Amino acid sequence: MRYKDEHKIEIHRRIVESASKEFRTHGFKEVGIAKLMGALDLTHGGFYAHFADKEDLVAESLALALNQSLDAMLVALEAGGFPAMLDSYLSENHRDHPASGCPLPPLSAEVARRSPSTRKAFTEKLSEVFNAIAKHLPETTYSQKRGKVSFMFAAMAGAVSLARAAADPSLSKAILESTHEYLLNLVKEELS
Amino acid sequence: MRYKDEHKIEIHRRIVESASKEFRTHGFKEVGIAKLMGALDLTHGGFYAHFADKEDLVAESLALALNQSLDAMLVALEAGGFPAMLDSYLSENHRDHPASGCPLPPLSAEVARRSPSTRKAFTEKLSEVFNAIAKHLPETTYSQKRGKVSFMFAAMAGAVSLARAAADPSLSKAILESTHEYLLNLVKEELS
DNA sequence: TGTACATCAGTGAACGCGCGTTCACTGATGTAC
DNA sequence: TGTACATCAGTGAACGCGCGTTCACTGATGTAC
Repeated sequence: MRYKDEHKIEIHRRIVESASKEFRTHGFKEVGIAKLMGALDLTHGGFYAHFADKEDLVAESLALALNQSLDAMLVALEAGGFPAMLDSYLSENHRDHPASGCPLPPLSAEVARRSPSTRKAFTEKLSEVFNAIAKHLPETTYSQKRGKVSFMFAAMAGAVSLARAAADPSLSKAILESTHEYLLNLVKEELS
Repeated sequence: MRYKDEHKIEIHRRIVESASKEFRTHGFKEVGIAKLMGALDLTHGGFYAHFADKEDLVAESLALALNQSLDAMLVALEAGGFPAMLDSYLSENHRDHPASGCPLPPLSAEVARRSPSTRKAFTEKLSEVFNAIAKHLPETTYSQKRGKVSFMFAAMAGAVSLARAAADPSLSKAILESTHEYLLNLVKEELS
């Protein structure tokens, strides 16, 4: 064998990690394979030793981003419950750093237009994320928990997406803050 | 004069109308000028008699889409108040027909990455939409109305975007339904 | 009513560019002796 | 320890393609006479 197995796995991992950040920042279409490989000091041809095609990378990058985002949310949840998670997700810091943020605000619209296999992989991972967060809710039934989580994610992802689009800083901040306020009320009600 | 003024205005209008639908369905990057003009039985070169560049068309198409979407919401509001508006916005019909729907779910993430002038035009129009809907709310202060509208739009746009991305029909429907339920409670509370 | 003319919306070839993907190859590395 | 060899991750030229934009032109139309 030429290289250790670890070597190929490590390069593969670095491509996915870099792509995941670039996709979240610029969208799938705007990020080319040559640029992506170049950033890792590799050439574009080598890409196909690691992935069947670009769609393959898109699916893996989405899964990584969802995993990273879930980890960040669980850390916040365990440190300070839902208020801490909302603080973090609906922060100006999250709005201003899409590369390390949740993939839902920048990419969910594009996911809707991609291949069935990518959408399927995305959907399964999203469902896992919903379940993991749902576990921390006080509602009694699984269905209630899932319903509340679905709503919270829709509102959080929508707020960050709109806040990024808004050119007026005060409008952008107002969208984050009002979403924060309403969702905070929602999670506080249940604790009383 | 070769043609009546009306003629040019009418062609311009048809380009924007067609582009607005195509952009909402496929995104800005995926829709090319040649295809767009071809659909109207025109050739790509003529595009530049109507617009300075593609960005110009993007900005006009967004404004049209926001106006159309606002009109639809106001019609629903006047017919059946907020419950009717939520029914319409969070329907499977809206999810399945982006071309004639609100531009926020499919395009807000892309708007965030476009030129400052496009973002500025978008933001001003969005603010008008917020104000127009805010007028129908029972809250007492302008600030309260704007806050609530911001939250509702974040949740509605996020829900439709996630519902479109989800490949699993039951998850997709659940996202729309739970968002509908929570927002309905929100607007009903205020009426009592 | 009929004709000559000026206008300019629309045409289509051409431009440079970046894209995803293929493929014959190369050469750094781990292994065998 | 030193050398020959096999492997295959990575290279880079080439492919066909679609993109946004430019520009010399054309020809249908409204206007002037």
